[in-house]
Amino acid sequence: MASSPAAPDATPPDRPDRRSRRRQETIEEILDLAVEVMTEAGVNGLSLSEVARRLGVQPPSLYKYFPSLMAVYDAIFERGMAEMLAVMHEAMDAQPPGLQSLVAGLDANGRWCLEHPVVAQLLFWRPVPSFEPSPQAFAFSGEMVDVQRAALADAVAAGELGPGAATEEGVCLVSIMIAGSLSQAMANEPGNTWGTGRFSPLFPKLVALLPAAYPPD
Amino acid sequence: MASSPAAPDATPPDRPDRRSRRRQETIEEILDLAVEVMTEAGVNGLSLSEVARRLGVQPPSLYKYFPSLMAVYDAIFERGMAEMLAVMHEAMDAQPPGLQSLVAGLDANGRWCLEHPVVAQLLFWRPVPSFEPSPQAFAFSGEMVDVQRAALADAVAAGELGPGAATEEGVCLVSIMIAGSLSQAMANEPGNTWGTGRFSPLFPKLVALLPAAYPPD
DNA sequence: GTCTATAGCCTGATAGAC
DNA sequence: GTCTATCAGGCTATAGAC
Repeated sequence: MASSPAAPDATPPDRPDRRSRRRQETIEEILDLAVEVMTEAGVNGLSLSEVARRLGVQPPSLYKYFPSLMAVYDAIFERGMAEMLAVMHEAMDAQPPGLQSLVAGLDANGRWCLEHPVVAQLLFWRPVPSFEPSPQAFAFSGEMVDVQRAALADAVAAGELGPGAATEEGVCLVSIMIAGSLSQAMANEPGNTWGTGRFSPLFPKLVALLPAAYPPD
Repeated sequence: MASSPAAPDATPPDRPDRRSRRRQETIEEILDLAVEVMTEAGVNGLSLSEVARRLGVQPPSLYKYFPSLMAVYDAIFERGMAEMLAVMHEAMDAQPPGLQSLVAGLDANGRWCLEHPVVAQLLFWRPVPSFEPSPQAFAFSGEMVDVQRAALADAVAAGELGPGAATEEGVCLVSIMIAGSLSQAMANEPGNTWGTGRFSPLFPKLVALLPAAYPPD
Protein backbone atom coordinates (compact mmCIF):
# COMPACT_ATOMS: atom_id res chain seq x y z
CA MET A 1 0.00 0.00 0.00
CA ALA A 2 2.58 2.51 1.03
CA SER A 3 4.91 1.52 -1.73
CA SER A 4 2.89 2.95 -4.61
CA PRO A 5 2.17 6.55 -3.74
CA ALA A 6 1.40 7.67 -7.26
CA ALA A 7 -1.15 5.02 -8.12
CA PRO A 8 -2.33 3.36 -4.94
CA ASP A 9 -5.40 1.70 -6.33
CA ALA A 10 -4.05 0.40 -9.66
CA THR A 11 -1.69 -2.36 -10.50
CA PRO A 12 1.76 -0.78 -10.56
CA PRO A 13 2.47 -0.30 -14.25
CA ASP A 14 6.09 -1.36 -14.04
CA ARG A 15 5.47 -4.70 -12.37
CA PRO A 16 4.41 -6.65 -15.48
CA ASP A 17 7.37 -5.18 -17.33
CA ARG A 18 9.79 -6.32 -14.69
CA ARG A 19 8.24 -9.74 -14.66
CA SER A 20 8.32 -10.15 -18.37
CA ARG A 21 11.84 -8.80 -18.49
CA ARG A 22 12.92 -11.34 -15.89
CA ARG A 23 11.15 -14.00 -17.88
CA GLN A 24 12.93 -12.93 -21.04
CA GLU A 25 16.26 -13.14 -19.24
CA THR A 26 15.50 -16.69 -18.18
CA ILE A 27 14.57 -17.59 -21.74
CA GLU A 28 17.86 -16.19 -23.04
CA GLU A 29 19.73 -18.13 -20.37
CA ILE A 30 17.99 -21.34 -21.38
CA LEU A 31 18.93 -20.77 -25.02
CA ASP A 32 22.55 -20.05 -24.09
CA LEU A 33 22.77 -23.24 -22.06
CA ALA A 34 21.11 -25.20 -24.84
CA VAL A 35 23.78 -24.01 -27.27
CA GLU A 36 26.41 -25.04 -24.74
CA VAL A 37 24.94 -28.53 -24.53
CA MET A 38 24.74 -28.79 -28.32
CA THR A 39 28.40 -27.84 -28.53
CA GLU A 40 29.34 -30.80 -26.38
CA ALA A 41 26.79 -33.40 -27.47
CA GLY A 42 26.21 -32.45 -31.09
CA VAL A 43 23.37 -30.39 -32.52
CA ASN A 44 21.20 -33.47 -32.43
CA GLY A 45 22.19 -34.29 -28.87
CA LEU A 46 20.34 -31.43 -27.18
CA SER A 47 18.65 -32.62 -23.98
CA LEU A 48 16.26 -30.48 -21.96
CA SER A 49 17.10 -32.43 -18.83
CA GLU A 50 20.75 -31.50 -19.22
CA VAL A 51 19.79 -27.86 -19.73
CA ALA A 52 17.67 -27.97 -16.58
CA ARG A 53 20.57 -29.48 -14.65
CA ARG A 54 22.85 -26.63 -15.67
CA LEU A 55 20.22 -24.02 -14.99
CA GLY A 56 19.76 -25.50 -11.52
CA VAL A 57 16.09 -26.35 -11.87
CA GLN A 58 14.09 -29.50 -12.38
CA PRO A 59 13.28 -30.50 -15.97
CA PRO A 60 9.53 -29.85 -15.75
CA SER A 61 10.18 -26.20 -14.97
CA LEU A 62 11.48 -25.61 -18.46
CA TYR A 63 8.08 -26.40 -19.88
CA LYS A 64 6.85 -23.12 -18.44
CA TYR A 65 9.11 -21.40 -20.98
CA PHE A 66 9.07 -23.74 -23.96
CA PRO A 67 6.29 -26.17 -24.83
CA SER A 68 8.62 -28.77 -26.32
CA LEU A 69 12.15 -29.61 -27.31
CA MET A 70 11.48 -28.56 -30.89
CA ALA A 71 10.34 -25.14 -29.71
CA VAL A 72 13.79 -24.66 -28.19
CA TYR A 73 15.41 -25.56 -31.49
CA ASP A 74 13.13 -23.10 -33.22
CA ALA A 75 13.98 -20.30 -30.81
CA ILE A 76 17.71 -20.94 -31.30
CA PHE A 77 17.18 -20.95 -35.06
CA GLU A 78 15.27 -17.68 -35.04
CA ARG A 79 17.62 -15.90 -32.65
CA GLY A 80 20.63 -17.08 -34.67
CA MET A 81 19.20 -15.91 -37.98
CA ALA A 82 18.27 -12.52 -36.55
CA GLU A 83 21.69 -12.05 -34.99
CA MET A 84 23.53 -13.00 -38.15
CA LEU A 85 21.36 -10.76 -40.27
CA ALA A 86 22.08 -7.89 -37.89
CA VAL A 87 25.88 -8.21 -37.99
CA MET A 88 25.67 -8.60 -41.75
CA HIS A 89 23.63 -5.43 -42.19
CA GLU A 90 25.89 -3.50 -39.88
CA ALA A 91 29.00 -4.52 -41.80
CA MET A 92 27.42 -3.76 -45.16
CA ASP A 93 26.17 -0.32 -44.17
CA ALA A 94 29.70 0.71 -43.25
CA GLN A 95 30.87 0.21 -46.83
CA PRO A 96 30.02 1.83 -50.16
CA PRO A 97 27.33 -0.15 -52.00
CA GLY A 98 28.38 -2.83 -54.47
CA LEU A 99 31.13 -5.39 -54.26
CA GLN A 100 32.78 -3.90 -51.19
CA SER A 101 29.55 -3.96 -49.26
CA LEU A 102 28.82 -7.52 -50.36
CA VAL A 103 32.23 -8.78 -49.31
CA ALA A 104 32.02 -6.98 -45.98
CA GLY A 105 28.64 -8.56 -45.31
CA LEU A 106 29.75 -12.06 -46.20
CA ASP A 107 32.89 -11.58 -44.19
CA ALA A 108 30.85 -10.66 -41.13
CA ASN A 109 28.70 -13.66 -41.93
CA GLY A 110 31.71 -15.95 -41.85
CA ARG A 111 33.05 -14.44 -38.66
CA TRP A 112 29.76 -14.91 -36.85
CA CYS A 113 29.37 -18.49 -38.02
CA LEU A 114 32.82 -19.50 -36.81
CA GLU A 115 32.05 -17.88 -33.49
CA HIS A 116 28.75 -19.79 -33.20
CA PRO A 117 29.46 -23.05 -34.98
CA VAL A 118 26.66 -25.21 -33.65
CA VAL A 119 24.06 -22.54 -34.32
CA ALA A 120 25.45 -22.19 -37.82
CA GLN A 121 25.10 -25.93 -38.28
CA LEU A 122 21.48 -25.73 -37.21
CA LEU A 123 20.88 -22.84 -39.60
CA PHE A 124 22.57 -24.14 -42.74
CA TRP A 125 22.95 -27.88 -42.56
CA ARG A 126 20.00 -30.00 -41.45
CA PRO A 127 21.33 -32.18 -38.67
CA VAL A 128 17.95 -32.73 -36.95
CA PRO A 129 15.55 -34.31 -39.45
CA SER A 130 12.58 -34.01 -37.12
CA PHE A 131 13.08 -30.27 -36.79
CA GLU A 132 11.49 -27.99 -39.35
CA PRO A 133 11.95 -24.26 -38.70
CA SER A 134 8.72 -22.33 -38.34
CA PRO A 135 7.74 -20.11 -41.29
CA GLN A 136 8.60 -16.90 -39.48
CA ALA A 137 11.98 -18.23 -38.43
CA PHE A 138 12.60 -19.29 -42.00
CA ALA A 139 11.61 -15.89 -43.38
CA PHE A 140 14.94 -14.48 -42.21
CA SER A 141 16.63 -16.82 -44.61
CA GLY A 142 14.84 -15.25 -47.56
CA GLU A 143 15.78 -11.82 -46.35
CA MET A 144 19.46 -12.78 -46.40
CA VAL A 145 19.19 -13.83 -50.00
CA ASP A 146 17.44 -10.58 -50.89
CA VAL A 147 20.20 -8.53 -49.32
CA GLN A 148 22.84 -10.36 -51.32
CA ARG A 149 20.90 -10.01 -54.54
CA ALA A 150 20.55 -6.27 -53.96
CA ALA A 151 24.27 -5.92 -53.35
CA LEU A 152 25.01 -7.78 -56.57
CA ALA A 153 22.65 -5.47 -58.42
CA ASP A 154 24.51 -2.50 -56.98
CA ALA A 155 27.78 -3.96 -58.18
CA VAL A 156 26.37 -4.34 -61.67
CA ALA A 157 25.03 -0.79 -61.63
CA ALA A 158 28.45 0.45 -60.54
CA GLY A 159 30.08 -1.35 -63.45
CA GLU A 160 32.02 -3.70 -61.17
CA LEU A 161 30.35 -6.80 -62.59
CA GLY A 162 28.54 -7.74 -65.77
CA PRO A 163 24.73 -8.03 -65.83
CA GLY A 164 24.81 -11.83 -65.39
CA ALA A 165 25.81 -11.37 -61.76
CA ALA A 166 22.51 -9.85 -60.70
CA THR A 167 20.62 -13.09 -61.26
CA GLU A 168 19.60 -16.18 -59.37
CA GLU A 169 22.77 -17.78 -60.68
CA GLY A 170 24.97 -15.01 -59.36
CA VAL A 171 23.41 -15.28 -55.91
CA CYS A 172 23.92 -19.04 -55.91
CA LEU A 173 27.53 -18.73 -57.05
CA VAL A 174 28.32 -16.30 -54.27
CA SER A 175 26.56 -18.49 -51.73
CA ILE A 176 28.67 -21.46 -52.83
CA MET A 177 31.82 -19.42 -52.25
CA ILE A 178 30.90 -18.44 -48.72
CA ALA A 179 29.41 -21.83 -47.86
CA GLY A 180 32.46 -23.66 -49.12
CA SER A 181 34.92 -21.49 -47.23
CA LEU A 182 32.85 -21.81 -44.11
CA SER A 183 32.16 -25.51 -44.20
CA GLN A 184 35.78 -26.37 -44.87
CA ALA A 185 36.92 -24.09 -42.07
CA MET A 186 34.33 -25.41 -39.62
CA ALA A 187 34.87 -29.08 -40.39
CA ASN A 188 38.65 -29.15 -40.70
CA GLU A 189 39.85 -26.35 -38.45
CA PRO A 190 37.14 -25.85 -35.86
CA GLY A 191 39.40 -23.94 -33.48
CA ASN A 192 40.27 -21.19 -35.93
CA THR A 193 38.61 -17.84 -36.23
CA TRP A 194 37.53 -16.29 -39.50
CA GLY A 195 40.55 -15.03 -41.38
CA THR A 196 43.00 -17.55 -39.94
CA GLY A 197 43.76 -21.12 -41.00
CA ARG A 198 44.04 -22.58 -44.48
CA PHE A 199 40.50 -22.03 -45.74
CA SER A 200 38.75 -18.86 -44.68
CA PRO A 201 41.59 -16.57 -45.89
CA LEU A 202 40.90 -17.89 -49.38
CA PHE A 203 37.42 -16.40 -49.43
CA PRO A 204 38.56 -12.96 -50.67
CA LYS A 205 40.54 -14.74 -53.39
CA LEU A 206 37.38 -16.48 -54.50
CA VAL A 207 35.34 -13.29 -54.54
CA ALA A 208 38.08 -11.67 -56.59
CA LEU A 209 37.24 -14.18 -59.30
CA LEU A 210 33.71 -12.82 -59.68
CA PRO A 211 34.67 -10.22 -62.30
CA ALA A 212 36.21 -13.06 -64.33
CA ALA A 213 32.92 -14.96 -64.13
CA TYR A 214 30.80 -11.91 -64.95
CA PRO A 215 33.06 -9.50 -66.82
CA PRO A 216 31.76 -5.94 -66.94
CA ASP A 217 31.32 -4.50 -70.38
CA MET B 1 29.80 -89.09 -43.57
CA ALA B 2 28.55 -89.87 -47.04
CA SER B 3 28.53 -86.22 -48.00
CA SER B 4 32.32 -85.75 -48.13
CA PRO B 5 33.67 -88.53 -50.30
CA ALA B 6 36.83 -86.73 -51.38
CA ALA B 7 38.15 -85.70 -47.97
CA PRO B 8 36.36 -87.65 -45.30
CA ASP B 9 38.83 -87.10 -42.50
CA ALA B 10 39.70 -83.40 -42.98
CA THR B 11 37.79 -80.24 -42.31
CA PRO B 12 36.28 -79.25 -45.64
CA PRO B 13 38.48 -76.38 -46.82
CA ASP B 14 35.62 -74.27 -48.12
CA ARG B 15 33.69 -74.21 -44.83
CA PRO B 16 35.57 -71.40 -43.10
CA ASP B 17 35.33 -69.35 -46.28
CA ARG B 18 31.64 -69.76 -46.48
CA ARG B 19 31.26 -68.88 -42.82
CA SER B 20 33.33 -65.76 -43.06
CA ARG B 21 31.59 -64.79 -46.26
CA ARG B 22 28.25 -65.15 -44.58
CA ARG B 23 29.54 -63.13 -41.68
CA GLN B 24 30.74 -60.42 -44.02
CA GLU B 25 27.33 -60.28 -45.66
CA THR B 26 25.70 -59.80 -42.28
CA ILE B 27 28.14 -57.01 -41.48
CA GLU B 28 27.32 -55.25 -44.74
CA GLU B 29 23.62 -55.63 -44.03
CA ILE B 30 24.06 -54.11 -40.60
CA LEU B 31 25.91 -51.14 -42.10
CA ASP B 32 23.23 -50.65 -44.75
CA LEU B 33 20.50 -50.65 -42.12
CA ALA B 34 22.51 -48.28 -39.94
CA VAL B 35 22.72 -45.82 -42.83
CA GLU B 36 18.97 -46.19 -43.30
CA VAL B 37 18.36 -45.35 -39.65
CA MET B 38 20.70 -42.38 -39.82
CA THR B 39 18.80 -41.09 -42.83
CA GLU B 40 15.61 -41.00 -40.82
CA ALA B 41 16.89 -40.03 -37.38
CA GLY B 42 19.91 -37.92 -38.25
CA VAL B 43 23.54 -38.95 -38.32
CA ASN B 44 23.65 -38.49 -34.58
CA GLY B 45 20.46 -40.47 -34.07
CA LEU B 46 21.81 -43.90 -34.93
CA SER B 47 20.48 -46.53 -32.55
CA LEU B 48 21.72 -50.11 -32.48
CA SER B 49 18.42 -51.28 -31.06
CA GLU B 50 16.64 -49.89 -34.07
CA VAL B 51 19.11 -51.57 -36.39
CA ALA B 52 18.56 -54.88 -34.59
CA ARG B 53 14.80 -54.46 -34.93
CA ARG B 54 15.10 -54.02 -38.68
CA LEU B 55 17.53 -56.87 -39.02
CA GLY B 56 15.10 -59.09 -37.14
CA VAL B 57 17.40 -59.97 -34.26
CA GLN B 58 17.74 -58.98 -30.65
CA PRO B 59 20.07 -56.07 -29.83
CA PRO B 60 22.72 -58.16 -28.02
CA SER B 61 23.32 -60.16 -31.18
CA LEU B 62 24.83 -57.13 -32.89
CA TYR B 63 27.64 -57.12 -30.38
CA LYS B 64 28.96 -60.29 -32.00
CA TYR B 65 29.72 -58.14 -35.05
CA PHE B 66 30.60 -54.77 -33.58
CA PRO B 67 31.97 -54.14 -30.11
CA SER B 68 30.23 -50.79 -29.72
CA LEU B 69 28.13 -48.12 -31.35
CA MET B 70 31.23 -46.12 -32.23
CA ALA B 71 32.69 -49.13 -34.02
CA VAL B 72 29.65 -49.05 -36.32
CA TYR B 73 30.24 -45.37 -37.04
CA ASP B 74 33.85 -46.16 -37.79
CA ALA B 75 32.97 -48.97 -40.19
CA ILE B 76 30.53 -46.71 -42.03
CA PHE B 77 33.19 -44.02 -42.19
CA GLU B 78 35.83 -46.36 -43.56
CA ARG B 79 33.53 -48.04 -46.07
CA GLY B 80 32.29 -44.65 -47.27
CA MET B 81 35.77 -43.24 -47.73
CA ALA B 82 36.93 -46.31 -49.62
CA GLU B 83 33.89 -46.28 -51.88
CA MET B 84 34.22 -42.62 -52.69
CA LEU B 85 37.92 -42.93 -53.37
CA ALA B 86 37.17 -45.80 -55.73
CA VAL B 87 34.59 -43.96 -57.84
CA MET B 88 36.89 -40.95 -57.88
CA HIS B 89 39.85 -42.95 -59.15
CA GLU B 90 37.73 -44.68 -61.75
CA ALA B 91 36.42 -41.39 -63.10
CA MET B 92 39.87 -39.80 -63.15
CA ASP B 93 41.54 -42.71 -64.94
CA ALA B 94 39.06 -42.40 -67.80
CA GLN B 95 40.31 -38.89 -68.57
CA PRO B 96 43.60 -37.42 -69.75
CA PRO B 97 45.69 -36.21 -66.80
CA GLY B 98 45.38 -32.62 -65.66
CA LEU B 99 42.33 -30.41 -65.33
CA GLN B 100 39.99 -32.78 -67.13
CA SER B 101 40.90 -35.63 -64.83
CA LEU B 102 40.57 -33.43 -61.75
CA VAL B 103 37.13 -32.20 -62.75
CA ALA B 104 35.96 -35.71 -63.58
CA GLY B 105 37.12 -36.94 -60.18
CA LEU B 106 35.45 -34.15 -58.24
CA ASP B 107 32.32 -34.59 -60.32
CA ALA B 108 32.19 -38.27 -59.37
CA ASN B 109 32.83 -37.17 -55.83
CA GLY B 110 29.83 -34.87 -55.88
CA ARG B 111 27.62 -37.48 -57.47
CA TRP B 112 28.48 -40.07 -54.85
CA CYS B 113 27.94 -37.66 -51.97
CA LEU B 114 24.49 -36.65 -53.15
CA GLU B 115 23.63 -40.32 -53.51
CA HIS B 116 24.84 -41.06 -49.96
CA PRO B 117 24.09 -37.85 -48.10
CA VAL B 118 24.21 -39.09 -44.52
CA VAL B 119 27.49 -40.92 -45.08
CA ALA B 120 28.88 -37.78 -46.67
CA GLN B 121 27.83 -35.82 -43.60
CA LEU B 122 29.66 -38.29 -41.39
CA LEU B 123 32.75 -38.03 -43.59
CA PHE B 124 33.04 -34.29 -44.03
CA TRP B 125 31.09 -32.53 -41.32
CA ARG B 126 31.47 -33.65 -37.71
CA PRO B 127 27.94 -34.23 -36.47
CA VAL B 128 28.89 -36.73 -33.75
CA PRO B 129 31.35 -35.07 -31.37
CA SER B 130 32.05 -38.28 -29.47
CA PHE B 131 33.08 -40.06 -32.66
CA GLU B 132 36.67 -39.83 -33.79
CA PRO B 133 37.51 -41.87 -36.90
CA SER B 134 40.26 -44.45 -36.35
CA PRO B 135 43.65 -43.60 -37.88
CA GLN B 136 43.32 -46.16 -40.66
CA ALA B 137 39.87 -44.89 -41.57
CA PHE B 138 41.21 -41.37 -41.58
CA ALA B 139 44.14 -42.30 -43.80
CA PHE B 140 41.82 -42.44 -46.80
CA SER B 141 41.18 -38.76 -46.31
CA GLY B 142 44.85 -37.98 -46.80
CA GLU B 143 44.92 -40.10 -49.92
CA MET B 144 42.10 -38.05 -51.42
CA VAL B 145 44.06 -34.86 -50.89
CA ASP B 146 47.15 -36.45 -52.47
CA VAL B 147 45.22 -37.43 -55.55
CA GLN B 148 43.93 -33.90 -56.00
CA ARG B 149 47.35 -32.39 -55.48
CA ALA B 150 48.80 -34.73 -58.10
CA ALA B 151 46.10 -33.78 -60.60
CA LEU B 152 46.81 -30.10 -60.01
CA ALA B 153 50.52 -30.74 -60.60
CA ASP B 154 49.65 -32.46 -63.87
CA ALA B 155 47.59 -29.45 -64.89
CA VAL B 156 50.51 -27.17 -64.17
CA ALA B 157 52.88 -29.44 -66.11
CA ALA B 158 50.47 -29.39 -69.05
CA GLY B 159 50.42 -25.61 -69.02
CA GLU B 160 46.73 -25.45 -68.10
CA LEU B 161 47.40 -23.63 -64.84
CA GLY B 162 50.16 -21.50 -63.41
CA PRO B 163 52.58 -22.92 -60.85
CA GLY B 164 50.68 -21.48 -57.89
CA ALA B 165 47.96 -24.06 -58.40
CA ALA B 166 50.14 -27.01 -57.39
CA THR B 167 50.35 -25.86 -53.80
CA GLU B 168 48.57 -26.31 -50.52
CA GLU B 169 46.61 -23.20 -51.39
CA GLY B 170 45.50 -24.61 -54.72
CA VAL B 171 44.28 -27.80 -53.11
CA CYS B 172 42.35 -25.84 -50.49
CA LEU B 173 40.81 -23.55 -53.11
CA VAL B 174 39.58 -26.52 -55.13
CA SER B 175 38.25 -28.21 -52.01
CA ILE B 176 36.29 -25.08 -51.15
CA MET B 177 34.69 -25.14 -54.60
CA ILE B 178 33.54 -28.72 -54.34
CA ALA B 179 32.57 -28.45 -50.66
CA GLY B 180 30.54 -25.32 -51.32
CA SER B 181 28.67 -26.76 -54.26
CA LEU B 182 27.99 -29.92 -52.31
CA SER B 183 26.93 -28.41 -49.02
CA GLN B 184 24.58 -25.95 -50.68
CA ALA B 185 23.05 -28.71 -52.79
CA MET B 186 22.70 -31.09 -49.86
CA ALA B 187 21.27 -28.56 -47.45
CA ASN B 188 18.93 -26.68 -49.77
CA GLU B 189 17.92 -29.21 -52.39
CA PRO B 190 18.32 -32.61 -50.77
CA GLY B 191 16.18 -34.39 -53.32
CA ASN B 192 18.25 -33.39 -56.32
CA THR B 193 20.97 -35.43 -57.94
CA TRP B 194 24.37 -34.07 -58.90
CA GLY B 195 24.04 -31.91 -61.99
CA THR B 196 20.47 -30.81 -61.34
CA GLY B 197 19.12 -28.01 -59.18
CA ARG B 198 20.49 -24.52 -58.69
CA PHE B 199 23.82 -25.29 -57.08
CA SER B 200 25.67 -28.35 -58.33
CA PRO B 201 25.51 -27.26 -62.02
CA LEU B 202 27.56 -24.23 -61.02
CA PHE B 203 30.53 -26.36 -60.03
CA PRO B 204 31.99 -26.50 -63.57
CA LYS B 205 31.60 -22.74 -63.78
CA LEU B 206 33.65 -22.39 -60.62
CA VAL B 207 36.37 -24.73 -61.84
CA ALA B 208 36.50 -22.73 -65.05
CA LEU B 209 37.69 -19.81 -62.93
CA LEU B 210 40.83 -21.65 -61.85
CA PRO B 211 42.90 -20.40 -64.83
CA ALA B 212 41.93 -16.87 -63.81
CA ALA B 213 43.19 -17.53 -60.28
CA TYR B 214 46.40 -19.22 -61.46
CA PRO B 215 47.05 -17.92 -64.97
CA PRO B 216 49.51 -20.06 -66.96
CA ASP B 217 52.56 -18.26 -68.24
C1' DG C 1 6.81 -20.73 -11.36
C1' DT C 2 8.75 -23.97 -8.70
C1' DC C 3 8.67 -28.46 -7.00
C1' DT C 4 7.89 -34.00 -6.44
C1' DA C 5 6.44 -37.91 -8.54
C1' DT C 6 5.74 -40.60 -12.24
C1' DA C 7 4.25 -42.50 -16.65
C1' DG C 8 6.04 -44.51 -20.59
C1' DC C 9 9.17 -44.73 -23.33
C1' DC C 10 14.07 -45.12 -25.05
C1' DT C 11 19.19 -46.42 -24.98
C1' DG C 12 24.04 -49.15 -24.79
C1' DA C 13 25.96 -52.84 -22.91
C1' DT C 14 26.72 -57.38 -20.22
C1' DA C 15 25.88 -62.26 -18.28
C1' DG C 16 24.91 -66.56 -19.23
C1' DA C 17 21.77 -70.41 -21.13
C1' DC C 18 21.34 -73.00 -25.35
C1' DG D 1 25.66 -66.88 -32.91
C1' DT D 2 21.36 -66.73 -31.22
C1' DC D 3 18.49 -65.97 -27.41
C1' DT D 4 16.33 -64.16 -22.55
C1' DA D 5 16.95 -61.36 -18.82
C1' DT D 6 18.70 -57.51 -16.90
C1' DC D 7 21.49 -53.53 -15.37
C1' DA D 8 21.78 -48.84 -15.07
C1' DG D 9 20.75 -45.34 -16.77
C1' DG D 10 18.78 -41.77 -20.12
C1' DC D 11 14.88 -39.03 -22.15
C1' DT D 12 10.24 -36.08 -23.02
C1' DA D 13 6.30 -34.83 -21.13
C1' DT D 14 2.32 -34.59 -17.77
C1' DA D 15 -0.27 -34.25 -13.20
C1' DG D 16 -0.85 -31.92 -9.34
C1' DA D 17 0.79 -29.94 -4.70
C1' DC D 18 2.54 -25.65 -2.96
